[in-house]
Amino acid sequence: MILRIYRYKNGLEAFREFLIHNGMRVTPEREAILEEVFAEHEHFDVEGLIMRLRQKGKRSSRASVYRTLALLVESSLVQEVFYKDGHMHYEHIYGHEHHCHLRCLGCNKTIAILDEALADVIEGLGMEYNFEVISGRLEIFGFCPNCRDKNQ
Amino acid sequence: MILRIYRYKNGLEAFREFLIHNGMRVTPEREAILEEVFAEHEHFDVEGLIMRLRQKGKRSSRASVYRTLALLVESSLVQEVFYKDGHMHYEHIYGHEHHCHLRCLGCNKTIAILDEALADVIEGLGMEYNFEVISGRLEIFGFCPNCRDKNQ
DNA sequence: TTTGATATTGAGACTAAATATCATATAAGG
DNA sequence: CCTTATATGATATTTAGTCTCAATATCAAA
Ligand SMILES: [Mn+2]
Ligand SMILES: [Mn+2]
Ligand SMILES: [Zn+2]
Ligand SMILES: [Zn+2]
Repeated sequence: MILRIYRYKNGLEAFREFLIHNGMRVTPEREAILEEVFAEHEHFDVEGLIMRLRQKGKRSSRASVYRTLALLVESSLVQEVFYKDGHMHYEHIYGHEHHCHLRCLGCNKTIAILDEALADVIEGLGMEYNFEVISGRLEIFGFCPNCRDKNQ
Repeated sequence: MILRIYRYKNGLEAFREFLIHNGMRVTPEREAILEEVFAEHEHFDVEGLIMRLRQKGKRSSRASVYRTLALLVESSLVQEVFYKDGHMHYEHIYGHEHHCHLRCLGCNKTIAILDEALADVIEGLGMEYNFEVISGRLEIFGFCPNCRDKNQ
């Protein structure tokens, strides 16, 4: 079962509601992980998340990080962004606009872009197919100005 | 190094050019894998690809399938679509329009959609950021009409 | 506040996707 | 043809992610 998130003011409240609504318990481990996930505003992976939790002395085992991250994805507070270097990368999305990633196939640089037109397309497709849209992600692959020149 | 694919008539020719241009060899294994990848017009994963190659008596080891698939992704004939059930899923994209996937968070059903407006957004962002666009993918997550009703 | 049913945690075992290794085979240019 | 650098395939290895289960903590109901 999944929470409609747009009623809540912040991620912690939304997550609490999601847990309770689904008969799960609010634990310090889950709250610590959530907090750390929302403290990081860039893409992150599980190893990095675990490191940051350790550094800050927050408790939670590797297993709990994986388990909680799955809940955060299920509740649409977090989304998988891309799979790279043998593991998944994530970002928190609660309260953020749909946005787009431009990735260079040459140098692997990634730019995040907010685009009005993209939001419209997503909304339009949601309407057309009668979907209740929770999140969307667009990835564009190509060559950045630099790599484009090198490649002549 | 990456090939500009739009000059070529078909995937096989484009792949040959990519290989030769990068000092690699055209082998029956690589051609068999390419052929099978382009014979499948739905999303596929590595296990399925290996099975279909075996069934058709085409040679190529598991290792070669992984290695060749990496080359096909590098040459932008194929793209990673999503990571699910513990492994990556792919689709061939050479000669196809940019398209969109609508995925239901309730029942996991995925619909592929061609959308004019999406192509425009991708092209527009390419122009704006001076990117040479090779491919793009949009994934929209939400609830399909069915699951939307069930969720009240 | 205490209790008890039940969900959660954590350490480590386990699984399987993906990669690395390396001896053998083969493409392709001379 | 040869030659040689590249590719293949069998299999060992790595490691992201999951599973297990005893110990612990939550939380609702006494
Ligand atoms: Mn943020
Ligand atoms: Mn096709
Ligand atoms: Zn670049
Ligand atoms: Zn559905």
